[in-house]
Amino acid sequence: MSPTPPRRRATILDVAKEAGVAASTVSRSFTNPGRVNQVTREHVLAVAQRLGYAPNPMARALESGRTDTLALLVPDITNPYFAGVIKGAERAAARAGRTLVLGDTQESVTTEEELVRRLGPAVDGFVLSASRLPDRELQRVAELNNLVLLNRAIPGITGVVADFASGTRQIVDHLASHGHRSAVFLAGPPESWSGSRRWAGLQEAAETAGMTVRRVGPYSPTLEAGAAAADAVITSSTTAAVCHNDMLALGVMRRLLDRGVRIPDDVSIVGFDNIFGSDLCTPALTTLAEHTQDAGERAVDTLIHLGLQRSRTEQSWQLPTHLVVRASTGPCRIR
Amino acid sequence: MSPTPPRRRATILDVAKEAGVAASTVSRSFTNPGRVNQVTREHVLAVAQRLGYAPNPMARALESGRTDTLALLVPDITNPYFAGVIKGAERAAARAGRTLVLGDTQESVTTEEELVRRLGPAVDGFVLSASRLPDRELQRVAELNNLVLLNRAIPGITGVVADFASGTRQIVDHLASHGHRSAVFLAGPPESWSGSRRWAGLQEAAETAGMTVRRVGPYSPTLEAGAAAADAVITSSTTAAVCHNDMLALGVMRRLLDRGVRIPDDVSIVGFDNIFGSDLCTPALTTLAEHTQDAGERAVDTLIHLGLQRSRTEQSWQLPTHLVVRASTGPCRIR
DNA sequence: TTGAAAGCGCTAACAC
DNA sequence: GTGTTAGCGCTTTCAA
Repeated sequence: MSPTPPRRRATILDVAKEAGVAASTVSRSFTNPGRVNQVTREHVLAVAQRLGYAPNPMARALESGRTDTLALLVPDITNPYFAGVIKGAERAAARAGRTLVLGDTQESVTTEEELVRRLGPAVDGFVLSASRLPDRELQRVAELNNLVLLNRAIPGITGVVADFASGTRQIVDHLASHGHRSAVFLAGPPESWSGSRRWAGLQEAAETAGMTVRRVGPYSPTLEAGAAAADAVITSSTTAAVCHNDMLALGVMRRLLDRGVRIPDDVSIVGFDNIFGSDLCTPALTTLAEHTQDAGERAVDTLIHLGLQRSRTEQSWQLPTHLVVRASTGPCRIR
Repeated sequence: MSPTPPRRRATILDVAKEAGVAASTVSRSFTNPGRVNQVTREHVLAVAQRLGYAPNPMARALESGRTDTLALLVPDITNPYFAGVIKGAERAAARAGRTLVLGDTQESVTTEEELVRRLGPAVDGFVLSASRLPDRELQRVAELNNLVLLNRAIPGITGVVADFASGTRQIVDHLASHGHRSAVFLAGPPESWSGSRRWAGLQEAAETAGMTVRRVGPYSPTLEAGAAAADAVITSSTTAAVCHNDMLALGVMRRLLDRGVRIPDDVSIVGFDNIFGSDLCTPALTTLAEHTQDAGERAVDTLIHLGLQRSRTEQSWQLPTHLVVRASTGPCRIR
């Protein structure tokens, strides 16, 4: 058997001819039901149905400039952290009758630029989650597109961010309450806005609590990078490590365990993100949770709103965070 | 501050006027570098760059029918199983200079249909992974689009499937070697092609090995559904449970442990997919791994190939599977 | 209420 | 090597 290539799709003209009306009438039947005779409309729709006709979104967009499609770009779609963001964004998009396309920038600035450039004319706007693009570049993107940033704050650009100030305070309070006097921060990629907020918050909270924090790294936010980071923890002779994210934390824990370090007896571990798997591991990971679904929803809602109004006002949001305390943190026992 | 709405994008005419050439020359500079003077081309490209011009894919597609964009649809983008598929598909798409958009069908037939309908004219083809659509519907989709199926076999439609016959044999052999005489299969959604292949393979392999297998369910392929499934395992008084997928298996293990059942001492657990997290949990999960990255790559490569040839020949692929033996399976101790 | 015609941004003949 | 022209499928004035 040899399948044939896709056959030609029915166009508006096919329907018009078949229905014995003009193309514009077919068009109106779909987009402007009020402005066409009820009977005509039903006939047209029936013919369209029979011919399997659906308006070509590309052609429609060419004229109207609108595609009813939104793009959500994430640095690494395989990182479970983004699962919540995606789910939330999808829900909001569906509710508003928009199609959501997802793009994976693969932690690469060039891939992100490329995707924005290629998708730009084909979508009504972007949600850029944890964008790696420099501020300047984002400004340019915002000039050409509707744009909402997730966990990134740039003056003049709408954003939805997690409250890391409060979150890091929760972490520090938690550790301090267990008697820890110092901690290391295992840093992630330097371009990460979240990472810089986390480190800033940690420093400030630590000062308030009378704890000392030191930063090492940067490390890639992956399981694999955990080994190197874990070894740094061991040499640091600290009693607590706060990791850039859960992926790194999971990798750190595995390595520490392999090397005979007990968690949390010898060292407490904290992560960020509360990803799938963070409560599956042993010991279960203490981690700062964001409301990722809410964030995704809020971002898409805001984006749609942006597209609807002509003069845009910047309206940014901060979402709460909360510390999920599990078994990877405990009382300080000076080593 | 109030950001202005996106300003008008530069068109090919803007570039043409600014560069003092015709639109077609600009077009050729981008798509047909050989057929334009080197100097002219460089000048045009420079002007385009300065104006921030990029060809509008919608307009281009309207003419040529090609968008250089491919769509990959998965039932649940948050299921870590699909991470590998996505990565592989992305790699292949990038290599071929195509843009890949991802769609999440949310395990819903209507969402899947809707996405196919809306994205259809905007992409050069689809990879449908673990599609929930009935055969008939897929036939229709294949008439209108280039289409490659992942883990679904339909005569006349190109597909890439995992070798579940071999995989289930490996599972059964593994269990039998540990002295297990019977097992339950905790089934997933009835529409799941993979699920039906797994069950069929299990039955056949069990017969050969002289084991008995029983099927219970269906269960939703989620962590949450694990509780109900686990309880079924307990009443079944069997020594081994093979779960529809790892998500379900993880949920089952958690519940079993909660109820004081020891794994693998009292009951051995096997999953499918080898997802992220399956080696993080305690005990680590024995599971059948597919080569998901290869599958994603192969699917996209095949899809691109489909688009290039006029008369399509069906060329389907079967990819190997291998059992990853971890701590959740062990010797049978009759309860 | 409907039709005719222009045009969205681009590419592909076809000329020159 | 480069310009001119005619659409791709659709929406949207403008007339009728």
